[in-house]
This record gives sequence, structure tokens and C-alpha cells, in this order.
Amino acid sequence: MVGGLRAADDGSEQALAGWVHRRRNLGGLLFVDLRDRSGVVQVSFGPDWTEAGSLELAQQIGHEDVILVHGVVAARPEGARNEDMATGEVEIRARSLRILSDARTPEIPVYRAPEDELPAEELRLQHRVLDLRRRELQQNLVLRHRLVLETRNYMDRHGFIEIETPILTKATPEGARDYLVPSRVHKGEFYALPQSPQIYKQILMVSGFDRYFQIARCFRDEDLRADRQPEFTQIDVEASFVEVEDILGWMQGLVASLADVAGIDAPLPFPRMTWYEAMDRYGSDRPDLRFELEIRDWTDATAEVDFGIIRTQVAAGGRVRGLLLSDGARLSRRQIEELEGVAKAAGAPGLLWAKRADDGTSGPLGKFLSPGQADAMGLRVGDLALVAAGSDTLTSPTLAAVRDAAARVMELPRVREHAWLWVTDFPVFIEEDGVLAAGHHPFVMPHADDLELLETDPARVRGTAYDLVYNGTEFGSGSIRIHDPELQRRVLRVLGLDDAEIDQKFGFLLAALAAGAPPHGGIALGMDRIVQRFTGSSSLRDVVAFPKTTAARALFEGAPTPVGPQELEALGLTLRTGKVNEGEQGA
RNA sequence: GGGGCUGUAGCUCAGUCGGUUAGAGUGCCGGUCUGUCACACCGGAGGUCGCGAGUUCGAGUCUCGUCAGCCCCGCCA
Repeated sequence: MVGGLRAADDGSEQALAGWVHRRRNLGGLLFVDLRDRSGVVQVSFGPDWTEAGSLELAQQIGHEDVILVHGVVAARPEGARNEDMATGEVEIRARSLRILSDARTPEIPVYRAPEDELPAEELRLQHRVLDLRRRELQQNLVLRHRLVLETRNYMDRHGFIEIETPILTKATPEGARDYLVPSRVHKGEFYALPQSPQIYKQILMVSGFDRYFQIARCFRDEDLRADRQPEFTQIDVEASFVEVEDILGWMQGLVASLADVAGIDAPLPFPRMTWYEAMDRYGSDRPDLRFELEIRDWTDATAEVDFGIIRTQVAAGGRVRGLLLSDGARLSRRQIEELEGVAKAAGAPGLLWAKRADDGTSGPLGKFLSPGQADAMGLRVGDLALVAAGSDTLTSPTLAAVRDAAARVMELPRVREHAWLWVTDFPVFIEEDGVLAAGHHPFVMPHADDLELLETDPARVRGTAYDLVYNGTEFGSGSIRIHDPELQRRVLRVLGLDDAEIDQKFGFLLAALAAGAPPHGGIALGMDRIVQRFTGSSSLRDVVAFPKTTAARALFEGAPTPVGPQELEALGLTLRTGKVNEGEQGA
């Protein structure tokens, strides 16, 4: 390994192999920066120490050739040391050279000068074999390995065993779209790739594997984002005879040890907040607590303000909520318009605001505020209030988005660099367009105190569900599960399923629960996101070796591809539209 | 499904108001050079301006469509 060579190695014989990173040909002398996974070291070729044949051969080597060098580590001459290089005190005086493999001229450079831009991402994905030689990506994947290793070690130390669950599995009726795999043996029938091993791990609990985990690959056929790939890896955990406290304790211990591997601060225990409190104070179930800015309820303070939007929204049962930006009056009109744009993008019709200066308040709302009303809102001279009126389901996401944007625009100081948070007591159901849906998934155990509300007021039923949040990113999500088949059936009925549907879709889970199920619960942590955040990567694609584009294509391998008529025939499929390979290529 | 940004040499980019033969740096090829490290210097090759229509005497530049990559909304129990 070349990257570890130091002055102390002076005089040692070395046989080093690697890639030609850079070359500098001075005529009589030739320098090659030799690279492998461990780093870069300078190899020098010269007539005084290199065999004649090898010296001649060295003239021919090009970027990214794979070479083998025999030589001696030598301290560099005075004045020829490179302080910017870890191995800059030494070089390898090559006695002989072998070219192990000739490389074509690389389509995209592996080496980059200090100010060079990265090649276009499309090219980086097309030529992934070259892009993956970059030190940044190599380090990302090395850290990923170390985090996976630490996960396995930690879980093993705490008595968990890793069990693999099927990749070819059964379609789940709700949630994300499934990737389907046709069955050749049973024509017209399909396997689904798992969206998560959820049901399998619950069944493992019933079978008595009371502490399970898995580094599990999951698949969802939904549109992509910078932090969303169609296949991803989660740390999947489930345990029996446990309560919320047990899971949170194990998992914050795990995450703290992962953070330690990555050199990130994670003091235990992590702070906690209920879902309701998070929504009320931050408008989000994953607030970024690196900066302090909380939503205020100005319903009472503005009760006497004669402003149409406010009056109609409050009359309809809404609240007046907003953010008070101390010293925010310094924001330009343009910056405030940017915040209004953020509010609109979040689904709000607009964003009200009020600025207070020495000579009074201004702005769409400010014009209507008396000094007393401004005082009641806590608006002081120099401050800016950003206000939304309406139901919480509208104002919360709006103000959450505006909060993040305002923190950026105002350059709010961070009170901590690494903000960890447990958000607990998520509601079991959420109402969307008048229809009840599972807040997390339909297996969440409701709070014992709220069971009586299941059929009467389901929206108020709190669940034993929790999320782990880091700097505003959801790292993971879990709950205590329902282990009573009758209760499980009740919850599914509340979700609008009739008994026939329940038996068809969840029959095997209900049957398993009826076999004597221990109380159990667990969590799933997003491995890719953890690595992304720990490495400071802007995209998941930089922490996955072979990612997909936003159109779910693999540019390097060229997947997906059309299949030929023979393959379709063998599967009993016909295509109504689209591309079929007329080709010879087999399956 | 919707909105936005980008697309010019292998790579990163510039290209004025629509007007002569589309430029630079780097890489590539050839040459000089014994301490370089973004080596230096000399010379050379390299272009379907993403693709297709349209407007125009004339389009890299304007219009429409389309493809690809990226960002966002929807979606992601």
C-alpha cells in the first residue's frame, strides 16, 4: 500500500503496484504519482537507479495504466519535498518497471487540479469505473463499510442475530409501488421485491428469534430525489418483550457508536419531543434543531386585528401562527419575497409579514397592526414577523419550510452542529382528503390510553411510534407493534378494509400472530442517508457504488433493458406497447 | 403527472445585437528538457454547437417540439 510510506521507511525495498495518477516527464528524469486505495506516492525514474529497459518503458506509460514498480524508498533531496502530500517526504526510486495493464485514455479524468470542476454527473455515472477511483468516493464507501461493520458488531454485542429475509416476496397492498418479478413456473403470477422486511421480522418474533436485525436491501418503485433511490439499505431491527424505552436505548447507543466511527458528536441520551410538540413548535415531524427558531401562536395577540384573511381563517377554526425574526427587518424586499416563494412552494396561498421600524409597522399585515398589537406579538423595533393563518395542517408545513429558509437567509447561528432528536407518539392514523391512512404503517400499537378512541375518534389515537432525526433528516422510524390479531383486525377495519380484504392481504400475518405472539417492536434506520449525512454528501448517489439516475436508469450497466420475445414467451407475458428486443440475446 | 435549471472539442467552460474560418484551459499526439509535483517550453490533431422541425438572405444564438442529466412538487403505508 503506497499511501503509508514515510521517512522512516527510507532505504526499504518495495514492490508497489497501482494506477498512474499523474506523470511529469523532465526528459532525463521522469516522475510518476502512483495511486492505490491507500493514497499516492511519487515514483522517480532516472538513469542512475533505473534499469535501461525500464527507463525506456517508463516513457510510454500513460494516465491510469496499471504498473508494478520494484525499487527503494528514498528520502527526497532537500528542497524537493512536497508538504501537501502525505508521502511527500519520500519517493520510490524505481529499479524496474512492469506495465501490468494498458489503460485507454480516460473519458473523464481521475486526477483533478485544485480548482477543477467535477465532470457532469451524467458522465460520472456513465464512466462509474473511473469515477469510483476518486478519493472522495472511495472514502465514502470505506466509511460505509466501517459503519456496516460497526452495526453488525454492536448488534451482536447486544444479543441480536442477523437473519436474511426473502428478496422475492409477496406484493404488499398499500404504500409505495412494488417492483414486480414475473414467475416463470406460475405464469400470470408475480413476486414483489420487498419495500421492507416488516412482516417477516414480525413473524420472526412470533417464531421466537427475540432479537433480530438485518442489513436489508429494500425496493420502492417511486420517483427519485437526491436522497431517494429505488433500492436502498436499511438497518432493520426487531425485538420481543420490549417497550419503547428498550428500542430507543439500544438504537441511540448504536447511532452514537456509528457517529463515533465517523467522528461526529452524539451525546447520549438524545433529546425527545412528542410528535404533537414538534408539529406545534416547528411545524415538522423532523425539525432541524441546529438553530433556535420556534413557531409562535399569535391567534390571541391578533384577535382584534381587522384583517380579512385572519378573521376568516380563525372563524373557520384555524390558528394564526408565525415566526418572529429578531433583527429581521434588515431583510430586503427581495429576501422577503424569497420567503414568500418558499411558503407558496409548500402549498400556502401566501405569507403575511409585518416589519417594525421606529416609525411604526409595515408590510401586508403590519399595516393593520397597532403598536399595542405589535407589542402583544412580541414584535420589537427591527423585528420581522412571518405569519400564516389557517388550519395547522396547512400552516405547519408552510412554516416549517419558511423556518428552514429563514434560518438560511438570516444566517442564524447554529447552537449545535449535530442535532439529534427522538420524535415520539406519532398518530396511528392521518387524515388525507377525508380518508384515513396509516400514519406509519398499519401495525403500530396504539397507546393503551387511546384504544377506546379507535372507532370513535381515530385521528386522535396516539401510537407507540418514534422517529430518529438528525439535523432535520429522518434517519429512522419504528414502533411497538400490535401482537394481538383481534386488535390488528380492528385497526385494519378502521383503515377501511373489510374482513375479506384483510384475510386476503394480511391473513398470513394474522395467522402468525394467533400462533402465540410476544409483545414486540423495532425500527428501521436508513443506512444510505446516515452515510450521506456523515460524509456531507449532497446526494445519495455519492455513497452508493452503482446508483440510479433520477429517471431510475443505471447509466453504467445500462439497466433496464427491453427483453426479447423468447423471454416474454417463457414468462407467459405479452407487451401491449413499448420496446421489445427483436434480438438474439438470451436471458 | 407538473414546474425549474443545464446541454458548444475527450473533460471544464467562453461565445457580444442573429452575420467572416466557433475560441480558451486541460487532456490527447509529436518534439526539447536531470528534481518535478497544476513541471516548463515548441508544434499538431481534435466540433452532427444534445436531436428534429420552424422563422430568416443567414441560426451555437430566436421559436416550437423532443431526448438526457440534475433540483423541486405530486408520490414515497
